Amino acid sequence: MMVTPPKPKSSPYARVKAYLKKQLQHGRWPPGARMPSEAELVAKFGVSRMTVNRAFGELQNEGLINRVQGVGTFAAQLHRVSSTLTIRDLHSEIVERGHRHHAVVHLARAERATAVLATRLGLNKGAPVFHTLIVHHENGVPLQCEDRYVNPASAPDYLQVDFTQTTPTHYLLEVAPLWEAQYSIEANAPTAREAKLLGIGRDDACLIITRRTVSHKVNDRVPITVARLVHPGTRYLLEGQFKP
Amino acid sequence: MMVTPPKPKSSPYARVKAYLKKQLQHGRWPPGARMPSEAELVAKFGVSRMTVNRAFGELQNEGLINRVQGVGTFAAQLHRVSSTLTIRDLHSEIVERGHRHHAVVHLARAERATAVLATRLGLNKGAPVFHTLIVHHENGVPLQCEDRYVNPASAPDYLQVDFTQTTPTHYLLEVAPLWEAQYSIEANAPTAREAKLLGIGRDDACLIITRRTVSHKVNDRVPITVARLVHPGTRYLLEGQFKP
DNA sequence: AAACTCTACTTGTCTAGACAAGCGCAGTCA
DNA sequence: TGACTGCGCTTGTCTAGACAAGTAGAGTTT
Repeated sequence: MMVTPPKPKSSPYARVKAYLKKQLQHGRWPPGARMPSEAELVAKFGVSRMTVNRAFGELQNEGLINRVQGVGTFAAQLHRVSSTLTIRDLHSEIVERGHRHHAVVHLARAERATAVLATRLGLNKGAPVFHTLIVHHENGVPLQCEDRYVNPASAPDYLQVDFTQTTPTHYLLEVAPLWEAQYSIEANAPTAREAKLLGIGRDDACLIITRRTVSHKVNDRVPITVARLVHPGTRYLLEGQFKP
Repeated sequence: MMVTPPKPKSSPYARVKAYLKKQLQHGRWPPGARMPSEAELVAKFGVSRMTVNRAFGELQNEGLINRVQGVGTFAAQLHRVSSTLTIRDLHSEIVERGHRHHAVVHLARAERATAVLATRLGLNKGAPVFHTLIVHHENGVPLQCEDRYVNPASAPDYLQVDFTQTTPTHYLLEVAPLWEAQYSIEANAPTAREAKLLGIGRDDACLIITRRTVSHKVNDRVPITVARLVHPGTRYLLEGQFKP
């Protein structure tokens, strides 16, 4: 009986792509240098042009090369360190670490929007907004203070939800299809209230993520929510990796 | 005389892709729902299957859909907020804001690697490493304290560089082709020395990025550098956006 | 010298057809 | 009942050829 070959015999376009990637890694074409044309690789690998084109296309998507119609293909500069930063639902993050998550709801009510908030949520000043203030714990230790305002138009039943069972992030993703998000990350001291809720000092550094998400309705963007997520600096870390 | 049409009459694959994206935005196929098969779209748009396949392929790359061979195409969940976080050369960042950048070199010498550092740089304990400590200013205000260790094998002439003229980031990208990077972002208090260099208090929150970059040589990965970048929390902000 | 044209080469895209691979289901057989 | 088989649908990939569009350079004309 035969053992199934470990390498599933990669497809031609994958072979061409792997070849190019390897040569790039080894510096055969330094940044800016001209790379072989599609025709040359067609001859070299004995495949059709479409196949080579696909390999090049994917490398371009990955930012490894630049292509100019009528001129040629060039090795990219790689002069940036970028990576996909994923902000996930805290509940699943904690559970995946094999830890216990529980949430304490300190506030859940309707309020009237201030001028600044109204702008951010696409509402008029004084319009009703939902406001929740929830502290999330990992194994009993406060990990995140979530101060959130929600556009009632996007989630009318928001205040009826039991947030000790479902996180706002999770609920909102269910009821309002997410289409766009902006965030900013900063380090700062917590407010007096946040310090108290998180059980830390007024001077302890916090990693603060401000996030705003937007949905799409028929011909318009509808802001869903604005959230301020405060994490004790000593208990939270954002990690990432960049690999071309 | 005719004005060139503002819309360059998008290509067929782009039209199919735009159609699918728009329908997804408007919630025609809620997350998890089955989308039309390639054959159906071929009939609907009167294009070849390769064309539809390309449109689907790009949408899959963008994470908007999931495809399963033998089964079909499904709208993705969009249950994550992710974005490309780009860490750039501080000098160009400041100059692009129209501001003045200058650097003060507080330290630039060879040292012997400690055990921890040696591991991170792929060296033996006690091997020589280059160490620089530079404070970057924007319009005269300290913005970043850059504490950096460099693998001499990757940049032998590192200590000869005039870092008041070139940033280490920029120089290293020139001499060592970057291939991979890891980073972590945290909020924390500065060390006593950092607080002094940045002109802030010992208790002021700082955004700290720890970065490690790796290059590729013939058949091996070669660590280039490990850097600790400390920013006063009140003067620095990481921003990003997610859009499918 | 400057402006123009022509040509060779490059990438961008599309087509029609083909085969492979994976899955679900209906039907069949033990 | 339970295991197997084959059919039909789906996506994954490749091919050979075609035309379009953009660029650089050589050669020509003014």
